[in-house]
Amino acid sequence: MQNNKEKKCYTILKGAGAVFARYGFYKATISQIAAEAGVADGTIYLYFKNKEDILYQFINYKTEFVFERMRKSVEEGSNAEEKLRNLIKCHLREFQTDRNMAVIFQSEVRYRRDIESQIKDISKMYLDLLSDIIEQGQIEGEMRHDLFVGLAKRFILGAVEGVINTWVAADGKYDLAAMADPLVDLYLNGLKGR
Amino acid sequence: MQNNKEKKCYTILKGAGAVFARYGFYKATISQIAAEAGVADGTIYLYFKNKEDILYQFINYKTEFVFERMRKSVEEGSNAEEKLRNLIKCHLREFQTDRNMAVIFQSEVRYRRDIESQIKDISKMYLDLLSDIIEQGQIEGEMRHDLFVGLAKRFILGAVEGVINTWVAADGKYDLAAMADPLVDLYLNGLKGR
DNA sequence: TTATATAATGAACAATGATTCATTTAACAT
DNA sequence: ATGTTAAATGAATCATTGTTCATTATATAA
Repeated sequence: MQNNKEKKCYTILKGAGAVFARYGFYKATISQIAAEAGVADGTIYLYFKNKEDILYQFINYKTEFVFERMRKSVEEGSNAEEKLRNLIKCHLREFQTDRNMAVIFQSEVRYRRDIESQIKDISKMYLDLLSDIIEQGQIEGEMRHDLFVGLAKRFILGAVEGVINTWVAADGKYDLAAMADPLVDLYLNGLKGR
Repeated sequence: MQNNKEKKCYTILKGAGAVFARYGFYKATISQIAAEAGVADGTIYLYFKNKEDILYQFINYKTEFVFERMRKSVEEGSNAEEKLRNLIKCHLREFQTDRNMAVIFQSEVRYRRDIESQIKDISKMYLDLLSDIIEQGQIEGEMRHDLFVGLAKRFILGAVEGVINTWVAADGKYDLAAMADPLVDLYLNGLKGR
């Protein structure tokens, strides 16, 4: 029964993901989500408090799932550079695999400023991972000590997100994950190289 | 008369900017905008076709204004590195000066995928500037020749936007423009330095 | 001052879509 | 079979808001 309930929740979330990604949260209607999920409008309210709740649950579910993978991939690197590379690779791979999620994370999460308390903040978790990586890189002597770490973190995250946005805007036509290595190269060596 | 009409347009746009930035396009109401601008609800429709039109005009107006400044600041640099530095400085300065614009550009423009044909696309213009700068940098021998230019551009733009987002989220508490130099340093030399 | 044109008002209208709930259907135990 | 509980339905409700337009105010000209 519990299992059954979870299954239906998931079905609705999946439908909502498709509809939110296609139309955006505000233009998406409950009827569209219900149709996409193959249930009646009213059924949605047996599983979710309201429209916003659907979005929050979607975000929380995906955040938990994806962040766990990111965490693991970082863990598998043996030095800072490898950890950074693994993180970026994982990030791009996961977003490429689930384009609806990518669209929703890139637009809705940024858009809503009020929800900070209600959803798991993937950016914050991500930035914390980066802090550790940079710090380790400095200890290992592979990254500069004169870095403004707070800025360097945003710089890294901002750039990946920019790359993802472009991919999303291009309708996912090319291989996003293939951007990981050249991107990490830019992070490490910059435009000048060495 | 024409002048008068433009003035009122501007008043309304300014009010709309404040309201859109505070509540986001969808939650903002015409009544709020009218109140903020000090006019009646109906008056808005003497100057704008509809709610969306207000947003478009706002974006177009600001894009034109800000992009012209960016273009000029790039022009003033005598080599690629200086041009890049000027561009980033100008970008951060302008967005810091007009926080409502910053909020709207960072969230609304990203959010709406349908408007591409109706608004001037500042990202595209920006990326074109970057193309020229990088190309020049390569010719001058100051930037690597093995760059994937398409990626390098997104990388730069993504990172600035990430930095602006953080500043916006932090309620503009610190000096955004001061980030320009360390950011450009990261672009050029990366995390490893030289 | 009076007439005319222009601009502004804000209450009323209409459409939309989230949410509710009386009713129906399905599942299951006795 | 039959009664009981749980789940699902979707038409009706209700609140919200973008938009309109008959009316009022203001500016201008004669």
